[in-house]
Amino acid sequence: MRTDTTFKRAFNDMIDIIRTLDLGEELPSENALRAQLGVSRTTVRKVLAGMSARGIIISEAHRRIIGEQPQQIERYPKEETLAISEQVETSFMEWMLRGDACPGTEINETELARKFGVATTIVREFLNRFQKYGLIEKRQNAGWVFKGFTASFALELFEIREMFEMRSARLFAALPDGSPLWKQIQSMRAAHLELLADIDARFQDFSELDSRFHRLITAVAPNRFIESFQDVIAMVFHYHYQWNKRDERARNEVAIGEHLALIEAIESRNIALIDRAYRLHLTSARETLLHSIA
Amino acid sequence: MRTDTTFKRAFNDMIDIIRTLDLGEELPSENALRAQLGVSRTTVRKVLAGMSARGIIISEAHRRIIGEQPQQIERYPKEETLAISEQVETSFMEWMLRGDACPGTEINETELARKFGVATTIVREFLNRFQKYGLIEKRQNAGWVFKGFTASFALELFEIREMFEMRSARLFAALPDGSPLWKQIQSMRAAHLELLADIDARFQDFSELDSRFHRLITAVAPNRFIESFQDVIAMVFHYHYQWNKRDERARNEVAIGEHLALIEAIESRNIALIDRAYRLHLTSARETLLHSIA
DNA sequence: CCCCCGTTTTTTATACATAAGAAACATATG
DNA sequence: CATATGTTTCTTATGTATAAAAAACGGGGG
Repeated sequence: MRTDTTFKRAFNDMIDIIRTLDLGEELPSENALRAQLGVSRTTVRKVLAGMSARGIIISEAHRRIIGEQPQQIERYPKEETLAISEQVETSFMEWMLRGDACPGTEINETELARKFGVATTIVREFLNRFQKYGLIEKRQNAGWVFKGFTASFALELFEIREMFEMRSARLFAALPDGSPLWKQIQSMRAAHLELLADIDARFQDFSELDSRFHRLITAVAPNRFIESFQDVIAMVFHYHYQWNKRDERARNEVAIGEHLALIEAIESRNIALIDRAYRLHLTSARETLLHSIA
Repeated sequence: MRTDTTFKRAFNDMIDIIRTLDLGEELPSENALRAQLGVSRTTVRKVLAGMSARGIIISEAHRRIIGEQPQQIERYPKEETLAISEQVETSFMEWMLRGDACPGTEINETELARKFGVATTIVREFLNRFQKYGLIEKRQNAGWVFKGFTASFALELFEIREMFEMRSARLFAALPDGSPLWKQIQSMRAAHLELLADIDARFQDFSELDSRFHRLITAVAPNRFIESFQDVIAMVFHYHYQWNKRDERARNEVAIGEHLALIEAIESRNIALIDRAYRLHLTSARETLLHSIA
């Protein structure tokens, strides 16, 4: 009943590992592979068995060598490497953002399960986890209500975001010179400049960089509640902008500029400057989001 | 498979409703009862049937009258009126706070299900919901880790709490004179004074009043994320203090005093005063919590 | 037409089942 | 004896089943 997505993902990853090895070379131990692939040894063995069956690996007594490079062999398609629970997340987001749902819509576990082609248990579990994003609400002994990806959602989100990020940025400025975070800020600036230089081709990479940037600022004084809130932000941006490509390139270019200004402000350690730069950035991010909702 | 806790709770509640009626009096319509009991008509009918079977209600064609007062009849015991998911919550909290779990303990769904005598599904669902409290963390394809009810948990909690509550209190002070919230603040003061007058007997009622007070402050400018965070606070105080009765009376008495000072500060609309009173209250609450953790 | 009640249909809460995956244990090999 | 592999056991992810509860439907009576 459980799907073998873990295996398939590991299989695909293993192909990449093998590509770095030469023909006839001996493979690392099962345990080493386990660590590299981030799965259990049970799964590693299954992958090895699969590769042996295809002649990619030749298993002799107590050693395994590369038999042939996995050129032709197809990787498992991406979809098959996603756990059902992850697929449900995507399906749900699509359902939500495609506009099938307006504020107040009742969410029916059974119906969603049917629509997505999965078991109700999974939908239920997903909804329970998804609740923390503040977009749905449960009613006792009845289904859920979709509260809508509305302007007030965006405003409430940004109100919290401002509190949290201002707090972190200020703490950042107060960091001692020796802190390793200063180095990280510098490489963050480098990453931004790099992306900016190649913005036409890589503008879609910004979303991930954005998340990393804000997480770095927050890392100055870890707080599990703030970190958890960043998941909310990441979710919103990740999915929302997947369905709103309008002006994506320009929008990201502007944001990169704002980030760079912020980095400079933080490095200056001037609280007033930091506040100004942050407010500017958050205001513009908020306006962009609001604009795309309306 | 599903338990009939909804029915039993409704049955108990119905007893209270009947107590307010006279012998021979006609009962409200099913629909009216449905609204009063907060359940579906299906459940109302089940309750009515149960009462008829016991002679409490006499059902004639198209009307039902009280046959006898439900004196002797036993209410269903409290435990049987709690949904399994609610029981699991209690069991888990007990497991956690009794000290069976130290920071880093691995949580095993199967084992918990066995220990609590429920299905794994339920435990899983509970853990997924419980995750938002920041006390547990999931690891891919493996169980959960209990992060511990530690000092850093308390500190992180209070850091957020301070941000959120200061924000609300300030907004409160800026409220126009006509706002109905001013009235509510006044009755809140009255409730505090009442409790204070009878503190020896009713000190345990403070926990609920505390939660109501802080939610009222927050209500000034609703924000779903702040409201959701108050669930975290409520959980912490509700359960933690259930296992830490030390100085409960004195502690609550102090807190009431601080609340009253806060109310006064808010009514004065003097930001500096409000800040001072709030910081005082939160500091003392934090110290109390930290003290009881150590 | 609106509310009331009887009936039927749908959905949720909970239990249970099982393949995939993780972890623990055992054995072998250098 | 330490590390690698083979084997067994336990746990998680996901599907299915079903009683309880909710919701929808339908016919009367005021």
